[in-house]
Amino acid sequence: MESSKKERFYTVPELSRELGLTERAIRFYESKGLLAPKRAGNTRIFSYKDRARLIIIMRAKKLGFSLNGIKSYLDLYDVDSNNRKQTELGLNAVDERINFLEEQRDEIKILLADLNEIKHALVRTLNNG
Amino acid sequence: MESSKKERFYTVPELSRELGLTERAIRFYESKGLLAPKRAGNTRIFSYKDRARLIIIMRAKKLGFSLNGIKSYLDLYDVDSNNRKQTELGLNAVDERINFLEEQRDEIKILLADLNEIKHALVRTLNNG
DNA sequence: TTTTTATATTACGTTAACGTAATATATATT
DNA sequence: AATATATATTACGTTAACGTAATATAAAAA
Repeated sequence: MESSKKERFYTVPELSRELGLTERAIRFYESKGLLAPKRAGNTRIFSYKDRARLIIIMRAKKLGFSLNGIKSYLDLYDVDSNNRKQTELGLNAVDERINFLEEQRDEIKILLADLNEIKHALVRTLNNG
Repeated sequence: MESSKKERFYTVPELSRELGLTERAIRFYESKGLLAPKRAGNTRIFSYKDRARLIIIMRAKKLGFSLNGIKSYLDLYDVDSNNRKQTELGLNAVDERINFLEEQRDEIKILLADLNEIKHALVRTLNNG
């Protein structure tokens, strides 16, 4: 069932420039099993889906996930072909991940509140100086 | 102007047990300049404020900040005695930090939306199996 | 065909954030 | 005084996530 939309392909240096990470990093992610691009001879060929995975990796990294954590997170995206048992496992993993993110969200709220207090204090200091 | 409220003090192993981090970690944070407890002979004596700093460290670590980042973040809390110039610098730092956290908050929203989609897909799969 | 240029493959180095003994020192207990 | 217990101080080890050459290989250009 090959989709009929024309697929674009990407090479390592291309993605490096476009997404702002080093070639080394991209190949490293592959070596850790987070990506599995096809090859044309030696050269790695990234599909649009591969590129999407890379972007997810970057986003998750920004949130402080480890590469191992991201790897299992990415596996949640490949559920189409899974059987029931794996589906149940995936559901648990998803719930855990959701809980973690919600906790983070709440922590951020607290820190932001702190910072806004500090900010107002500083502004008052400036106005009184 | 010593506050009249009775101050409690804490030792490294106490905080270790209470907060759930290792003694090594606490001493390590001190060695990196994130904490500066008093001493009674050799023994470190943590004030309530020191303890509060530790909690902030833990919270920020959970959000993926580096110890160096947390250090400068903690310095924002010690603004009372600063002069104007430092106040202005502090204000910039606070704003940067706020922006970063707001970005993170938005990324979390995206990931949470993703995950909820995945979750619903999984639930549907389970119901149809 | 020789030379570039692009991509890839070892492989050793680096930084952060501790872990893990092993050893020292000081206070408390017997 | 001798032993036990609590805290601290080196100091070497470890894992993650790449950085940084140095070298190889293949396709493209001269």
